[in-house]
Amino acid sequence: MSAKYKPNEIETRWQAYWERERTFYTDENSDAPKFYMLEMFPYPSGRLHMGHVRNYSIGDVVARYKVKCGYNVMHPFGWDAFGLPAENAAIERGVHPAGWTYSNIRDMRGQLQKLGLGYDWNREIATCHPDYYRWEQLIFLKAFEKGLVYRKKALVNWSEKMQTVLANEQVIDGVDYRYGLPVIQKELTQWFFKTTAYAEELLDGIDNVLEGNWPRRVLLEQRSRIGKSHGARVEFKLEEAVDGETALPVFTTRPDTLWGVTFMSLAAEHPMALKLAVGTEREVEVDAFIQKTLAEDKRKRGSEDYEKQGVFTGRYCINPVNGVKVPVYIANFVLMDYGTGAVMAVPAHDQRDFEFAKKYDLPIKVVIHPDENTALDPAAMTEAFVDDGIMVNSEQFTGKSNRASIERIADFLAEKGWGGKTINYRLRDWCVSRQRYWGAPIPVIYCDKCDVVPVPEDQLPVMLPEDVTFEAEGGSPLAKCESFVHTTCPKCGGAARRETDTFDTFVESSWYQLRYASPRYEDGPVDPAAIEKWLPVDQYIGGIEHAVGHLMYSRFYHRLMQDLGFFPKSVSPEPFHKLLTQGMVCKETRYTKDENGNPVWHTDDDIDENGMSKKDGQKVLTGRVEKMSKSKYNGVDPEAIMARYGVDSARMFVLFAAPPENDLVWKDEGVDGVFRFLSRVWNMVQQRLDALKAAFPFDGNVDGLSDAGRELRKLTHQTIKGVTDDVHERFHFNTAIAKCMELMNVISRFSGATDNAGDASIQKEAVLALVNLLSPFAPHICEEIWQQLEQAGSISTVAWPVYDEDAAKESTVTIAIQVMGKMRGTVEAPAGCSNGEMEKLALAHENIQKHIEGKTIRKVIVVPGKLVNIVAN
RNA sequence: GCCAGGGUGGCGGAAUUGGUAGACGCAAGGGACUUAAAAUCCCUCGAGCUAACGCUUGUACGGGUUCGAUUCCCGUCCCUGGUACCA
Repeated sequence: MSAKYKPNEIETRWQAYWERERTFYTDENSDAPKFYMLEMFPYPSGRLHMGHVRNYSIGDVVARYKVKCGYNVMHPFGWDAFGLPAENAAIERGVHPAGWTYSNIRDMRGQLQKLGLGYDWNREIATCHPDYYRWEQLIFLKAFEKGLVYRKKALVNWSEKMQTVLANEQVIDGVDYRYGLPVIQKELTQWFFKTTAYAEELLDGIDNVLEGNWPRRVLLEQRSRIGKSHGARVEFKLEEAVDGETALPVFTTRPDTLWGVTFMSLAAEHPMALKLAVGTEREVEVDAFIQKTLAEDKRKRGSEDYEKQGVFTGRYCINPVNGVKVPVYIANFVLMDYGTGAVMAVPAHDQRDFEFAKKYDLPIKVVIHPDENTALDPAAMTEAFVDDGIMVNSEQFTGKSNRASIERIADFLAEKGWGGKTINYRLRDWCVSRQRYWGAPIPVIYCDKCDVVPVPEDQLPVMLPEDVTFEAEGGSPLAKCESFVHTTCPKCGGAARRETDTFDTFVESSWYQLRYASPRYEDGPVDPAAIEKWLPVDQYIGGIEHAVGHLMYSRFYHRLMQDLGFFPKSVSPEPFHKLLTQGMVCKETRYTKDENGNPVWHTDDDIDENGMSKKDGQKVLTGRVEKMSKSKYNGVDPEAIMARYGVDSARMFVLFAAPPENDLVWKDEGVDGVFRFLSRVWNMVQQRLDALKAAFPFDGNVDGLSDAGRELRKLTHQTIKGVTDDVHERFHFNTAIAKCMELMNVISRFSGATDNAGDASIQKEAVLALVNLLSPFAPHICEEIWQQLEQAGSISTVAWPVYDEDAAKESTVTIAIQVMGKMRGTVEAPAGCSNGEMEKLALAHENIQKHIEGKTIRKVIVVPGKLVNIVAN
């Protein structure tokens, strides 16, 4: 008996072969159409996990398929190498972040190469390298020149534990994403990118480019984050000017309720909030209320049961449409960062205003009735009427539909000079300052004389200093690094200080896809010619968790760089034309309970063969299926799986167990299954090796074939067609693999090849097709078999098989026969037989006759080649 | 609350345009080979009824459209995400 399937031996050999032959290195001189395949690059934590295996296996299948289809494929890889874990390692273990990061990169690169992934390693980048971040500094300075970057004092999410500012995405329910510890609001001067300047363009991109090519969910989330809403701006004049301000502008989507305004609400953060009360007898009370509101954390302010509270400022403003004087309140539910931070309150038609008015006994004035016959009584209302209806008490608009009047009222405001139509966005500018060491330094110098001075371009990069000290809770190591902080002002030459904040790491990941096109370019962040050639990314793959963070920032940054002239406008405004978001890798959790009833999580190794815990001797229970994580002890180490079953089985399993966008439930038995399948393919080839090698290519003459031979030929071509359909664009790798398994099942039962030359040729054709189709999923075993069968070249570069339309055709079809829509039998009919013949065959069927006996046939429905339904009663 | 996506055997999942529900795999059961086990190979496998041909029922639940519905429409329940005082 021939050699057993030993994956580890063949895998290392073929990985070396691909690297030696540069199989997956991009050929810049190729004339073939380009295909840019990209998966989201990882943070180099040092350990590969199953999520990586899944993400990169999916991408590798697509890349390999495109190579085989003749595309000039660019499939690069790199590292999102700045970030907090490196600093934590420095604090906890005394290793320098740079050393730690580069050694992690080395380890992970080794692990990835063991997965047999086809990357162009010549293009590898690490964002922590000065050759990368120097360009980021340049982009920042150019944006600063153009006014697309600015500095402002802002309330930011501050983590006491990490001593840094966090992005909104990094704060979940008031606690940080990493430690789950409280995040407070703190006022700091921060650098911002003007993302809001691109709100409309970001929406256009969704409509014109991404719609239909990105998952609907992601686009929906992006649209709602941008939060475009049409409305009106209305100027409410203050009764008397305060501190030079004469009016309070508001944003409203309901100008139709203007005549129902009975008071005004300002956010506690509103610049006029305290000023209105200064010098009046209400000052103390207002100040106390503002202090109290600001001190409360965001989570509490956002929670459902947060009580609506407010305080009267003592001032009034004038409703422009009717001259009515209304009191100005500070209210804790008004948000400063939406609209103007001031709200015209219409208690009759807004639920929040209604509750507030009830609490503080403010008037409620109805200006919309549900219809002509129904009038609302303010005193009897228990909640605001927020639906559409007929306007009342609204002067010239009385009696009109409120919905239809919204636009006309906005125009009316504009005519009178009281405001007008406006569009408001929820999107905020992007705060990129981080009080952290392991990031790209923000290239700015502060001089007492010259204020904010950008670092001159010829002095870039501003290098991260190496000689810094790390302490657990000591704040930014950069700020304490004297040699870094002290510098001279580029303008006046006097003593000056450097900015000690570094960029949010989302800045690096916003343009890495552009850098890959010319990774060693030295005259700018990107070579414009390379961008024109390679962008956009044709297929991007990554986790759904980046739906609004990374994917929004990159879309913004791409446009920013384009506007700054780094590459031409002829390039698509969107960096990623197609997006696939893959699901998480999950596994059952196993646990026992401690004395307090809290779960004690177990790994598989903590459980003995009787299902008892080795930790505490209790019976181990099975918990929910959850995302693999360190804390739940339900992770599976890819290295262990690769050592036990081989890379091909590990890859095949993650592709076969679920479609890519679904969550995947890890099952060791499932890996057994695909390993068994690959072994069967291997053993079949070994057993029939001589016959397969000796067989001639099929000459197209079907006359000499056995029936089984004909069937096998047909199935081979049907399989090529089916697998191609599944892999091409649809990414249904699970069904593609299932079809390969079906073909294999038929091949293994096929026995006619020994005494029939035609059958032998057909068998060879089937096996070669099977190996070719499987090669993107399980490349190593397929290379090995391809070579054993003495086929020319590497299967990785052999053209994807093409099916023969005629060969795939069925000669007979199975007709389903129904009576009154119920299945009553099937009949074999020649392919292409007429509706009349089908009907005849159906009526002749024994079981059908039984069912229509004594009944009148009313109608016969025939679906050609498929089904006959007899309507009889 | 609002928005989106789901709900199919013991399990993961198929069914691409309204046309044979459950492909493929896992688990389970039976058998062959073996002194035995493992491995391998073969068979069975939604539920109920039947000796069997078959019949009934079944894609969360209740209705509807249709010759025919996992697929389309209306209503209900449940799950999973996203979002939450957005004026």
